[in-house]
Amino acid sequence: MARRAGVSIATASRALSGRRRVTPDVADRVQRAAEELDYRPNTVAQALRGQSTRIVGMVVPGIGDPFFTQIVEAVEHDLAGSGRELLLCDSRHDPAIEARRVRALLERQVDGLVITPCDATASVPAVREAARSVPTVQMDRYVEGDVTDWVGVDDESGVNQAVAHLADRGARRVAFVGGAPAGSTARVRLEAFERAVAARPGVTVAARALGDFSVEHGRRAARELHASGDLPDAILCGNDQIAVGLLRELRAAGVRVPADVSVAGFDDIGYAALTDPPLTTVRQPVPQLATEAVRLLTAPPAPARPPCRIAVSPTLVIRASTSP
Amino acid sequence: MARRAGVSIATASRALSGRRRVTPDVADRVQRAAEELDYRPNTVAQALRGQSTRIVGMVVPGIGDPFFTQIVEAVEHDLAGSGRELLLCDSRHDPAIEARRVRALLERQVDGLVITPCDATASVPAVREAARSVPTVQMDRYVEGDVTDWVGVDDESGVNQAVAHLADRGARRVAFVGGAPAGSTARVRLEAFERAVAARPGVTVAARALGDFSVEHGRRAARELHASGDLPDAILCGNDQIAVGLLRELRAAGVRVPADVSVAGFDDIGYAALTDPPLTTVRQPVPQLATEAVRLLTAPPAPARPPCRIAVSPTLVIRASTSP
DNA sequence: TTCCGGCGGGTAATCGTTTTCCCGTAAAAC
DNA sequence: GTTTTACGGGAAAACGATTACCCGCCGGAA
Repeated sequence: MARRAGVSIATASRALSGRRRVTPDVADRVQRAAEELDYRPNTVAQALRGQSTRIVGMVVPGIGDPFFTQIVEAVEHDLAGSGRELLLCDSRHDPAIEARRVRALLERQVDGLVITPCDATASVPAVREAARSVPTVQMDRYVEGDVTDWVGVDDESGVNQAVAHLADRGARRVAFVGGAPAGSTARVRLEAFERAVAARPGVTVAARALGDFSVEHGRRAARELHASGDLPDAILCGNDQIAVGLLRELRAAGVRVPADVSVAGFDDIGYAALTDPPLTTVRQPVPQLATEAVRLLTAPPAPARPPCRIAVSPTLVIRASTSP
Repeated sequence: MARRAGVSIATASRALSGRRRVTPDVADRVQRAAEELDYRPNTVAQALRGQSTRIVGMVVPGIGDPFFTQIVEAVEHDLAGSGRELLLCDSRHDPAIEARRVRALLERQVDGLVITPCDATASVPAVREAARSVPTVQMDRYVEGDVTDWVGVDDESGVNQAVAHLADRGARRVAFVGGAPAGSTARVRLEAFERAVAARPGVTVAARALGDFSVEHGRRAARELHASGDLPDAILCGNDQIAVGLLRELRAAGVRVPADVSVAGFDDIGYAALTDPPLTTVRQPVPQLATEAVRLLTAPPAPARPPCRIAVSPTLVIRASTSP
């Protein structure tokens, strides 16, 4: 290509990148030659030379989970705006797989890593290793210790809003159906729930059912709750997947929502508005979370800056699954 | 690292890769040195030298669509099994964005490309360009002309099964709510619907509502159908998203499913089993599709082999949204 | 006329691997 | 005892870009 333009390789590079002035004549010739030959710079070579791949790695516990899907979508979109691409990995809720995927991404020299660690303790080594070599931000969940920046939602606030709402609507006995506290969000939401209930005289914890953040867990919990013959006034779910499964099974059992029991979820996945009745839930501002994460990835000027935690406030979306 | 092991760089490389024999002694020393220094081969350099990045690009119209999510998940999983990673892009249903993303992936020297082209005609240039430089397979949708391999479901068969089922259950007047025929699946499913109905004496097309593959389109169609005051016996939807929206709106309008009208979908996204009533739908064998796609990506031995089309058969999953 | 500065262009080093080619040695063949 | 053969190891070229460094030319100033 440079030869075709009749200049040296160096000059061609400069003409295209514009990182040094060239005569208009040369610029023109190079431009034309590039177009004629349909020249495309080899980004691999650029990466090797420039020590920057413009690729960001991302590891989530499950691509299939609608909440993570939303996050992936938002991050991908923000990244595309700055000419970067997303290398996506699924850890399948397994810290061992997660560690392998992180390692693979690091070997690929990603410029940054966004990770939702599946386990608050077992994921520590992987996250730490990542943080040692590239800008890393944890999203949604985080591991123990101040290892990296984190961006997520203020779970305490979200759960509080939900519990307050349920109590306002007259609920006295409230159950919690959430995730097993291996992941940080599961634990934090459970603790926030306990505190929120304890802070309200007259409100008590009717039951706790801890499993994974899945539809299936919601269904199981609903069956158990129903079988116990002693339904609570309201049920707060650890996320919407659980709530969706729970609603489904309650309806199948003939339980009326919200007349017999109110149900609230967490996340506000797209489907929450489509359940029957539509689900009251705590909405995570996903686009904002993604934007913050991408910003943190790009902007760590002070290398030894202490890790920061950005907790944006969620908002309660009141629909028909909680009694008026 | 080689110096630490007391051998040349070449020997170290050979010892680690095992692509040529080395003495056990040397192998040992290199191994140890690598571990002590925590050596990680730089995959960028490997890619530059070996002309293979072990990265596969993927472009889908919308990451958020549950069906594409399933596909992405399955492809990612299959890829991970062979040490490759997935560079994921969202074209946002826009051929212009799609073209840019494809170009970006090609510049990154991806080893292969999986694409669900958003438009059967407008996406042609992008797909063709991709096919010129890397193994490319179209998934689900395809563009006009025999440009690349394709793997997807046998839409004709799926629609036929659905129509046959509806007719068997007594439906005479059947409506179709699908996607606008810019994408190939939308068109093919519509045509298959027309043929299937025409092939059955006594069965007629009650209405056609074409829009996009979204929940919102389903809702709109339901409102229109209901407003017309003349509901068909059954409604076949172009995909499950549409069906989900439609079901929701029908219920809101007090229409009973399947007593007043039967509804069937296409894809069998996870949520189809959770609607009320659970949705009868045509199931796409997503894992199988993904596996085929990855196989095609890897195994094109004859370079000038004519493009192949792999249409796997879907199966009808009968749930409660169609009358018994 | 001479010197100097600036500017535009070229040469070559560099990024970190893999692989080709060559060389020396030791074992095998005669 | 000599010649081949095989094999393990090293030097260096390549992959395709960016960039540090150098050099020649031209204009202006002394």
